Amino acid sequence: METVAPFPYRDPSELLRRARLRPTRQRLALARLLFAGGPRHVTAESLFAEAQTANVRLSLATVYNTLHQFTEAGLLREVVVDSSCTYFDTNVSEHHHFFHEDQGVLTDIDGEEVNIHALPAAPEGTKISRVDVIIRLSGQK
Amino acid sequence: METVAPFPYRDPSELLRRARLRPTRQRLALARLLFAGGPRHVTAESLFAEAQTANVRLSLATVYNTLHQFTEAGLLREVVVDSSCTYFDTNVSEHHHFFHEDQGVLTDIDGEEVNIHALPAAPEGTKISRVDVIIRLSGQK
DNA sequence: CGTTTATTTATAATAATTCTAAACTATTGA
DNA sequence: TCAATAGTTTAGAATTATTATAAATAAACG
Repeated sequence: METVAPFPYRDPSELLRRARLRPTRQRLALARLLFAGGPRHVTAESLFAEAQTANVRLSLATVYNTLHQFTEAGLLREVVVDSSCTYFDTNVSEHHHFFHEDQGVLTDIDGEEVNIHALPAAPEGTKISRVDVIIRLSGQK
Repeated sequence: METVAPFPYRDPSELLRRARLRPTRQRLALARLLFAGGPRHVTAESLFAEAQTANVRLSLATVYNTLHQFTEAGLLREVVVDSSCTYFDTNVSEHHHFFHEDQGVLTDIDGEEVNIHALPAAPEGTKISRVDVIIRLSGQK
């Protein structure tokens, strides 16, 4: 599968073509919502609500399907911070996160701002697929 | 609430007394399973299964209640690595984790083995409640 | 003891997510 | 251009981890 980066912003149909996904009305609309502004974080529910507000008619199941397909295509990345729901990040470049626990909101930390100095070797027979750093915050944003 | 550290191993009833939790049969049995050996990681389901094997009669709801009470008392810490289920770690001292994605297994990384060199300041009005580093691994353990 | 208060439990409820299978739509190539 | 094919969407049911409820039980305390 060809690598596709969602930023800088490209035409949604070009994005979908590169990801080998048919440019359906629903996927085009979601790609626009996700990638037209700056990088952002969504949950299935938040994106679904946003689509409804924007008068995009689609089902919640399609939002789930699309988020997963986009993730597989490298357009999104999943961020695990909270066992009660799944977050997706449109910023797929290497970086880490602040998680505002009181609000359930994620924000990006610049790649250079976290510097892991010493990293242990992966155990025999395994390889590192990713390193996630989550800085959990309490208090107002 | 008095701070209670589960290691080195203490008598379960002492642990519970310090945590201001009544020493019921169920809590004593779970404390024994959790803290009698070395540090470990469990899920509610895994601990429930283990209790059944050990012929401890209790309900799954009690396992959930107890895990949360122990976490509040500082005997356990929750580790968020997988949106499909919640892990609890009996090691409450500062350290980070390997997550073996293929097996769904957590292992500890020694505190000194990860060195975060530069940490960004907490945004205005917030404070850092915790920094989690998860090294995700693929392949056999 | 007996009373109060905390705990346990079976069961129902919840909530996020996935599944199913029928209806629909984009693609392909004659 | 159009029919056939293959991929997509969807409503609704199913699943799964977890939490809530409220009645029964057990610990604490005088």
